[in-house]
Amino acid sequence: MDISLLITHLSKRIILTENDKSFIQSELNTEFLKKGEFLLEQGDVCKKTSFVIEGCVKTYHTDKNGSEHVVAFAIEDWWTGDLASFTTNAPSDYSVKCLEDTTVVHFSKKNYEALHAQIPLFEKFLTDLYSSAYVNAQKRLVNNFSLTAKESYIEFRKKYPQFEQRIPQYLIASYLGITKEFLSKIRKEISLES
Amino acid sequence: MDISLLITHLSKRIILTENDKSFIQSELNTEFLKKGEFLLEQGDVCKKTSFVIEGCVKTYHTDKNGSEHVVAFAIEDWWTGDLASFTTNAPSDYSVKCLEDTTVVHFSKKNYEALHAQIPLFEKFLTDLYSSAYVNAQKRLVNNFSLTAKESYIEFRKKYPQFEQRIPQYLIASYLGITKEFLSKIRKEISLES
DNA sequence: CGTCTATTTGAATGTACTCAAAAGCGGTGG
DNA sequence: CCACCGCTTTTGAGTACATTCAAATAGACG
Repeated sequence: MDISLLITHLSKRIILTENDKSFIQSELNTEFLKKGEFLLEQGDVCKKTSFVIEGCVKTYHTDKNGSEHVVAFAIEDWWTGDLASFTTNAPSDYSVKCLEDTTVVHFSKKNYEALHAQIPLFEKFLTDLYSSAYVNAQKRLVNNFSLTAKESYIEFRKKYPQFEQRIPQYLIASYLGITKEFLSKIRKEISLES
Repeated sequence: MDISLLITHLSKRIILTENDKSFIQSELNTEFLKKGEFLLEQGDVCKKTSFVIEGCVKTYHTDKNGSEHVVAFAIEDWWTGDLASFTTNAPSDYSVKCLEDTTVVHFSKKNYEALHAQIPLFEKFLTDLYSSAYVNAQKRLVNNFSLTAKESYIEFRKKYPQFEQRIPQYLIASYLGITKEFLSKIRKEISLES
């Protein structure tokens, strides 16, 4: 399997020697999943974080009323999995499901240790992953408080134009925290304006 | 200044020798701030994270309409500051202001390096800080989507009973993402029930 | 073409907000 | 000791944003 996308991704963040690169290639495993399959199911411990080589997944929480709330999408060149569960070994509050046929590279704890032993800077890479995940979550929180649904949607489109085409509307609505019906009305309103 | 609260806090998370403890004592500085003073102002780079020994602070974001949105409180035995800005050196999206006279212990980048050199496990401590900050932010996000204002308030009271007494209601409302008037109505409703 | 899923539409409703005003409350100074 | 001030909380009326439910329409796929 071609993991050059991953190598490129890592190279942008930490310095890798040729030796490092072939080590990574030999150490990591890829997996192919069909649309609808799960990378993680709510209640299970997240045993690995995954880098998406191709395809698209959603991370979502099912609440006590049975409603699903999408908290993240991931496409090519993105990470997925539940970092919280992965590091603490606590059961995950989220499921990760493929929206398309998807190929990922897995990073188990063992992989991380091996990579860390070979490439000391790898620790910093992980810290940065957390850091940006945290920043993102907090920004979404504040946005949620200060923006109307329409504004949130416009921001979302600006920030993630790639998602618009390949992710069904009702899932975008869920990600934004609004109903699919209301998103439909917002879209109509926007289309009438321009 | 007595930083035993900090030592206890750290000891619960990583193993410290007596030597480590006195190193920490000598390395770190405490600061006393009056009610109303700032630990950080939005737009500035966060140069240090701070551990609260005594007192109470709020972290908040001022949006483009000039409205304030509280994202966190911190009292004794809690951390404060903007981790994102601290690690990336980007201007902070948040201000941190004292709600009471407050004493903190500062951790500058230099302090972290020194502590890391003396106590290798310290790196893990920092990663854990991020991790829990991230987990918290994500949980709040999901709660926001699935709970009504009343439910959010009840959860808040259960989770942070200490805050109820010392933090003004209108700030709790801001933290929950609702107006002070509406929180007042919710409280009335709850008091009528029981 | 029929079926299944996704999107749109409309009416009725609910949750939370805005604005304005009143009431409560702690401190300070006369 | 009371009057006044500033700040916080409460109350009420009117409104806006978003939801629910039900039904119609549109798209995708075999």
